[in-house]
Amino acid sequence: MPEMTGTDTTPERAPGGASDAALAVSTVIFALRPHETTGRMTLWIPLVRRTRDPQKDLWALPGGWLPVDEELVSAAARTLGETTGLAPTYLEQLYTFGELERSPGRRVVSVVYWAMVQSAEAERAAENENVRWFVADELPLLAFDHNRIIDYALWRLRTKVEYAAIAHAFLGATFTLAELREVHEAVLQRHIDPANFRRTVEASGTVVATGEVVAGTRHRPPRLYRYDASIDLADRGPLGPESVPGTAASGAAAAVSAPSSPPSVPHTGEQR
Amino acid sequence: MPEMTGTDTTPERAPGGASDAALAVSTVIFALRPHETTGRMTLWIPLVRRTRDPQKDLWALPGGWLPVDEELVSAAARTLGETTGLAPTYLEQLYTFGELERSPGRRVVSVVYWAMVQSAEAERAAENENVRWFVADELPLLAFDHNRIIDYALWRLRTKVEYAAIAHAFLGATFTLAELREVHEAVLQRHIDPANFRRTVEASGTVVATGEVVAGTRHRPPRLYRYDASIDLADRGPLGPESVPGTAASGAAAAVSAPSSPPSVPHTGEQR
DNA sequence: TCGAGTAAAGGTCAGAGTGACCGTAACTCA
DNA sequence: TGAGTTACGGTCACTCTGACCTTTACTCGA
Repeated sequence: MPEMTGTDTTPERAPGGASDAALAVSTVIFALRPHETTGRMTLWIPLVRRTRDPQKDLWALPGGWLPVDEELVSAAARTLGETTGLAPTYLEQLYTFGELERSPGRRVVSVVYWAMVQSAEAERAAENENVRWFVADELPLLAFDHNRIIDYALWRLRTKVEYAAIAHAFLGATFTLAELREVHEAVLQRHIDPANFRRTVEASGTVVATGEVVAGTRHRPPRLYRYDASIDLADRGPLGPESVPGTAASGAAAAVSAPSSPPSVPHTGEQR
Repeated sequence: MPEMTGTDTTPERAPGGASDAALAVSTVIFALRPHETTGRMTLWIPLVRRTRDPQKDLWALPGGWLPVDEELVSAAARTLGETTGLAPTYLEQLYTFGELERSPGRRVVSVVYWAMVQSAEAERAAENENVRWFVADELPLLAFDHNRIIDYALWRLRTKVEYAAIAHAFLGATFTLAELREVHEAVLQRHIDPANFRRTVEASGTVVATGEVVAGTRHRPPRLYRYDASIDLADRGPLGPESVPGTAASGAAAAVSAPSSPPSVPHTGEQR
């Protein structure tokens, strides 16, 4: 039997009994929608209702047990599709949670991913008895340690938006700088000066003008931009983004992340 | 049986058969030592020789199967101690690797940690038939996907050293700024201006002068500094560092990381 | 004993980057 | 046709950083 180490410090045989930890995959899915009361753009997260014990009836992250023959990232993307009916425009591993007491009863280790889906698509996202969207900053008490997991995912999204070009994952193929700025403002929850935003985005070279403009805006027509995939993207280091096998569903080309190889340059931006 | 999700998209019962993925924990351990030929300070990594198939006789990361009743971070720290005889001064989860084909035969999912041990201690680290230290940038072909894992760990160490105060983990409780700078230079593999380094480090407030100096240096005696744990450290976001249960072995207080809770502020430095 | 050598410690200066802010452009609507 | 609105382009002051210089405080050899 294969093991992942070499010395005698490892047990003679590989695990396989019912006494082993169970492996689950969950995903924190982000979308932008207007807040129900304030009307301002806000981060929303879809959660699923637990239909069985433990923690029955509590809301939880979409996910499931990892099938032996499925890639981790595929399991995350599949879950995402089953929950929202959407394909992710960004998908990245977040962290693996494995505390002994995080689930009553059996030991469960969860590999958690976080994802972004397009706002336009999220509008028509499925919502039913067992699936509901929540404002990310106004969550009820969730099952297991899922509140903490979402806190961490939120922190990661907010810090990453500041140094990596990922905000466009909430938008379509083309967008105005005002739309891109609105994404930043919604995620970071603060006002951003339009002129300064334009300057830094253009200097970063992560977007290119399409030459088209948006008409009928009751003010000067804004230019449309497109994300430049050739630049940037060198952000996760040696583990570069990769598409999810057999999971292309709805819109835009998914920039899903899974390990690849080239040892690349550290993040751009500021990587503090 | 407990599951980590809620809808009917999950299988009825939890996994437990021999057909499930096996869960392993491995650790990339870093220490600083002079390079064997150039004499310059370099990153070294201890590896263990595989004594069984598959990949028998290839060098691999220290690690082992995850015991059901052991925390992930504890398993990493234990492995580290068994391999080097040292206690880590820094330990953080790196990534979870779970590709279908990464290990011939059984499906193996590895939760990988990375660690730093003190250079002084690393000098007297155990080395025998089955444990050997290698220069991090001059590795042979390793077992499984361990070359790629180490590439990623190296990238993480190098980018993180630039924005987080972690370099001191290679040093003792007190150190001169020249020693701290030497760590940065060794990790980043480039010259750093002493005066500018002093300025930025002092401005960051992450170190405090002890008032003592080092005598007998054939030049102006350098001051000794101590790492200021109260400042900074707000770096992993809601998941803060935490000590490893039952693993305090040799020297300095381990700033080992494991999930905790307070949603804190993004990294300092530049978080690009 | 004293000058040479060395690295510590403290400073200056120029260029890059950024937030605050202003002015003009280009559209719609009343 | 003018008022309203946002797009777009630019300036200014402040901060940060790399390059570089000067002085300090020790050891060592002549």
